[in-house]
Amino acid sequence: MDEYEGLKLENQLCFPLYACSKELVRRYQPFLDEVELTYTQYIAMMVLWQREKINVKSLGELLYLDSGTLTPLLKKLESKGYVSRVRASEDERVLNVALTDKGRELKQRAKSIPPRIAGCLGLSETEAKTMYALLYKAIGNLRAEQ
Amino acid sequence: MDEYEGLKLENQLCFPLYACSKELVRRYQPFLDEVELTYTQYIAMMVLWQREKINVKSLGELLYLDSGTLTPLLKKLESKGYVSRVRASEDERVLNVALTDKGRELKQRAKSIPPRIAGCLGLSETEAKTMYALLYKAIGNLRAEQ
DNA sequence: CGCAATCTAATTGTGTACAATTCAAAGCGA
DNA sequence: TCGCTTTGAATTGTACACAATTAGATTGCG
Repeated sequence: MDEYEGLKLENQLCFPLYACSKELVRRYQPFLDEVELTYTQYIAMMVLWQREKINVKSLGELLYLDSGTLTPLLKKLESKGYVSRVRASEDERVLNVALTDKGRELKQRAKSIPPRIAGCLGLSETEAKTMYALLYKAIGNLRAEQ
Repeated sequence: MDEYEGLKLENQLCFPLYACSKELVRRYQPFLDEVELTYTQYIAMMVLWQREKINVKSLGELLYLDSGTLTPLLKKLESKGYVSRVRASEDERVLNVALTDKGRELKQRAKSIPPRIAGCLGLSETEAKTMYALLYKAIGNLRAEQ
């Protein structure tokens, strides 16, 4: 147990977290290609499929993404015809993003993705629930202390 | 329980994984700024601190990164003077990356990072171990089925 | 009212990520 | 040995991520 033990890759929790996240996103890609979305575009669409309309700030809070990421991404979704981007008349600083009919249709085609992905992680129901709880606990702590 | 249940953000395991990974990397940044490394550069240096020398292919296998990511990253580490990049004489296709004295010094300054990060996740020893095991199990499964 | 402080997006710049392609070196079979 | 295949990096192109800054709109306070 030397003084550099903490600097070994295998003693880090961050590295497998980072690696697992990337690998899973990579696994999504073939399925997402079918609906011509990237992973980030997909999670943005997921929010809209549930809420129909949201402003950029709220979307960023939900996805933990900032405007530097969302602005170009939403412009791309708009150019594909899946969302509209309209300034709020009550407050011109706010940009509302809303689902279009074409974006709503996409939901139909996307609904087969989650069940097909589910098996890739190879975790039992219990393990998945445990992981889920730990991840949200960690996210809460990471954000709580600023 | 409608047919779109799977498309809700809160029913995904991928999203908290993705979010937690990003948030934790973000938490590293202030500490990594002290040694002027990005997170990806840091994990590459961690490998070198343990192994002194490695070729690009092996490094990519360890970190789950490809040459498109590693080539510019290693050039940057070379320009900072932390590593050398030399073609293997036995096989000119292979590029060996080795730690320089300056890179070795950096290990001293970096060793305080892991303990300072440790608390951010706010998980108990047991929870961290559970998460660690589940993550490596998932990574194994994600890669096993190609 | 007037204007400074605040708020929300957009922009800019740097650094990943990765698929696909390219290119040179090495291995290999007829 | 000559071509063919394979291999390992590098390159190219697209798409995030995020810090820092900018720009415009709104709010609030004196």
